[in-house]
Amino acid sequence: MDAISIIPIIGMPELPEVETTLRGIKPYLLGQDIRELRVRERRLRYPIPEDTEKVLAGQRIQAVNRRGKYLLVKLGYGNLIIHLGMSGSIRIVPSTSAPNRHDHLDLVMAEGLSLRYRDPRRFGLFLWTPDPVEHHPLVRNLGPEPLGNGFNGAYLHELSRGRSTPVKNFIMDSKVVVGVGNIYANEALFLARLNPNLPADSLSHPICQTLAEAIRLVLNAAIEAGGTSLRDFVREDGNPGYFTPNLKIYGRHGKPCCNCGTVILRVKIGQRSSFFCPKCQPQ
DNA sequence: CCGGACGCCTGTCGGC
DNA sequence: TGCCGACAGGCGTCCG
Repeated sequence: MDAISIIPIIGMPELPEVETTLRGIKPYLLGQDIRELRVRERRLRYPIPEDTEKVLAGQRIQAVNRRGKYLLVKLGYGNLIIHLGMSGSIRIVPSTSAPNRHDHLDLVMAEGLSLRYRDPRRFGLFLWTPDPVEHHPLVRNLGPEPLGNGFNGAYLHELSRGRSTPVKNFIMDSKVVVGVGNIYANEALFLARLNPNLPADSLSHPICQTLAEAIRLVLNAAIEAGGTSLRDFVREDGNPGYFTPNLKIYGRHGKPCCNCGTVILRVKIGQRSSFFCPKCQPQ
């Protein structure tokens, strides 16, 4: 593996960004032996336990996967659970490169590259567990993958019966479906032409089908955009670049709707900024 | 069980 | 220029 192949991975972590990160780091991790874990800041969402270094040293990485917004690294003994929180990012860097202020840990591999974890706000997590990862409380109760088989209109319709919560909160609930954060919730609802405040149980079966399809479409488009831009972010300085996904509604309050020209509104729903076109997404 | 509020952190931006 | 509040893409936890 040559030193040029440093890939700064972007970290605007909703599902597409985590998926992009996964695809970027996987080739560099699979089959690698961990030389050591260097922790500079233990205080993430949960403090990194003191014995983590000892447990990880000498282990071989057997698989790297994603579940919702969690990255799961399967080791010879146990698993690593990694979450990027609000501001986390992961890059593969030469083990000799100097960390920046918020680069909280390096997973140093035997062949000269390290996985470097950065997270200014420290809402993310990096935890080792001896158990099968699907047993871990953080992962155990997660809803289906939006891009997998268990997620469709019938599922959304059935689960939403008796739920008065706004549909936007509903689709951002990780017990309902994983990976839909604030940006893509807004985008999917715009695409489905649904007002974010509609009670979840007011949606008919066909509307739920439209919504499920919109969620899949928006996430797939973002993954493709991330995959494309990944090439553009190959740089040697290691600064994580940021690409802007094509957003039609998120952050566009005060601007004209791209469908009809009506001014886009912003409201708070569940303490999160929500954007919608009052004409395309009527109450 | 459900829905809503809160807090964990640092960084940035707009207004005065 | 500096200060101050608002806000930021997540999510576990607590309370009614």
